[in-house]
Amino acid sequence: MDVAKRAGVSKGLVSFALNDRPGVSPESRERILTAARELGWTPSLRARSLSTRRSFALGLVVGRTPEVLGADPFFPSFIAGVESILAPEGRALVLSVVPDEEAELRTYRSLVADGRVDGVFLSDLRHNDPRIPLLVELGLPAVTLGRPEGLTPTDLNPAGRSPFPAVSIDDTVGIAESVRYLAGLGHSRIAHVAGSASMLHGSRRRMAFDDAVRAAGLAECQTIETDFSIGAGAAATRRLLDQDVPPTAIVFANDPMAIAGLGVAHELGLRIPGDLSITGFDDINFARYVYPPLTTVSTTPAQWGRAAARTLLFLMEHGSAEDVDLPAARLTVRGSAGAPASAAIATGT
Amino acid sequence: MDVAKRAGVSKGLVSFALNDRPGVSPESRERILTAARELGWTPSLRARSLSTRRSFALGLVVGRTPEVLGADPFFPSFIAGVESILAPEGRALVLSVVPDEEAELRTYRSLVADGRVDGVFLSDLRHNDPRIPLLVELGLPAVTLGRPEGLTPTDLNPAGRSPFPAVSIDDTVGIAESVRYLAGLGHSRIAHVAGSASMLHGSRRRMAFDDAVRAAGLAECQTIETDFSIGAGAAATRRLLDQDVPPTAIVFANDPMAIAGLGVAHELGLRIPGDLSITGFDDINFARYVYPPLTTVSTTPAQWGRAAARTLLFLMEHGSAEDVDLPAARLTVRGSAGAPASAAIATGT
DNA sequence: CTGAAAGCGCTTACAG
DNA sequence: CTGAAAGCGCTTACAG
Repeated sequence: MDVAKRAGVSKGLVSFALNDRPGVSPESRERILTAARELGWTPSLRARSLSTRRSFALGLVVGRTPEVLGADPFFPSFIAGVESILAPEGRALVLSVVPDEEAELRTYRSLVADGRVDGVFLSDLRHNDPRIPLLVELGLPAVTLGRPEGLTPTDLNPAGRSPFPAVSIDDTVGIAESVRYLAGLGHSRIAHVAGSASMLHGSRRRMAFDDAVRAAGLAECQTIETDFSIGAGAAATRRLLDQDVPPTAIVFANDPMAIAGLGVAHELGLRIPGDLSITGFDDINFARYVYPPLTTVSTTPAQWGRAAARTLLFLMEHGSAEDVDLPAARLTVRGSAGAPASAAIATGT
Repeated sequence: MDVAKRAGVSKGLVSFALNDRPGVSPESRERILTAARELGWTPSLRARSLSTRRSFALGLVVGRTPEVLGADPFFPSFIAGVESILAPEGRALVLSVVPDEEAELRTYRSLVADGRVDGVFLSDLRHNDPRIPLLVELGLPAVTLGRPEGLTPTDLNPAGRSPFPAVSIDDTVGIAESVRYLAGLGHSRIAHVAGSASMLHGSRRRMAFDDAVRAAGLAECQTIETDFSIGAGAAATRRLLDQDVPPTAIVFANDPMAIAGLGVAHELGLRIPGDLSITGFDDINFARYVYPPLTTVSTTPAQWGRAAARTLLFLMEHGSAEDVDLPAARLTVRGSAGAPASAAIATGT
């Protein structure tokens, strides 16, 4: 290590100086940093990794099929947000895409066995999510997107409390706003095309929908469960509209399904929003460019990514981190929802 | 290393056995592998990295803004394909998302300085792409998606030949088919909404369009250049349709822009395909669910990812690799293109 | 075919 | 506040 020689100190000192450890005189530190800069020297990440048992990288394991993944801009935006925080910190992101739960759990194990990452982001939380006990067992720090639910209580954790900090965006407000907005326009037969009930945000949005329907004083409204895929959204829309008394409005649990719903409605010759109102969730890029532009709930995945990255870095540095709650996702009104034609008649306009 | 003791050999022998190096008797090898399995021992990736100066990871640096990235399912699918090859090989994927070229080049440098990756995938090739000389300078193996063009010849490389293997999908065939198909339907005013001319696939698709127009014996056809974003696709469509003699068909250089074009056309009250035919490129998931379903060119990003990963692994193992040409992307006919209303009149039907 | 030893390039007690 | 040394856990010539 020429830096040590040039600065006239020992190797150990250089290491201390670079790691901001106490016990280095300001003058020495200055000399060392200058020498390093002049020599263009940067410590070997591999050697640091071996001696510190850290990888200086964070992991994201995405358990989705390529089809669902490709249709949903959540991850690209989320990742861009994560990167904007990690890059300046010299942390890398290790990404895995796995097709099923078995591969998913195997991936976490090998990521740890190989010391590839120092922590992970947990997205798409499920009920009684098996990843949580696994990560506890593996001793891998994590941050969850949203708060886990339904964890099986154990001896060590009798309350079934999440061992990890959560970074959350309340998505129930947006669903409630959607229903309230539609009810306010005069809709009484509002259906919900929900996401997978096994996923927390799927079932949570569904509950929010049911609550909002009750709060609006509407009769029971239909819900169809899907796997969040575009195709499932199209199929669900067809089923809903193919009834004797179809809904006049549909609240979709994500934008890709809502856009597919728009397509089905057009195909059936329905006018939007006159014959059918549609709302989505996420406000993906496409939302404002379809016709009519999609009324949807705007989420901020890049902001979520930034907050999650900050929280995970904080957790790893300090051993614990507070939950963070981002501003709730709110309804963005565009053209795909409006007063039902029947209401217009009823009010005599 | 208990494995050595258990197998009754030296540490070095264990290493030889695990790395398939000659000089280990079959019996010893067997004993060693058995001992390792029984002990659940797996070599430390960090230690291997330090001594072999390899990271056993591959990198992908995506130079796109979150907006463009989020609207384009190419990368998720491509990455899923890459992962399906890397995971079984014990290789990780390090992903970076950067907003501009400066950050992009900086990222490659730090990836190499930190020894994070052993090789990289080069996507979204540009004319005289600055990443190519940079990677040569850094000595980082790479595979390019498509063949680079316009490389500045240097003393070492007078022919301006790419130093890296290319994995390509011919996208000119699909554009040519689109034009031929539209011309065959009776269209004579076909416009092209092209991607960025600074990107190879942007300008290549445009040239293919021009060639096909000439081959069809059509008069000069309009082209508008965009940055591939949805918003730019919408704006270009508006400009095209807002002319005294608008085109009767538009060939879009990607699906997101085509879908935005569909939205604009609907908004203007045009019937698709009667008043306007539209074709896209990529066959993203949305394509078959919009209305009318999009006639587009089907590419196979996951397959591309698999081929690129295989080629890059081969390159790193053997020092060189052949270019690979995947089957050309072909036109998939759906409902968004048809005979122009004027042609129907002209032929008396 | 085998074993003892150096080396990868850091970090970190430990003694001074 | 400083310096010499061991250790992280592998790989790899090198001598036998």
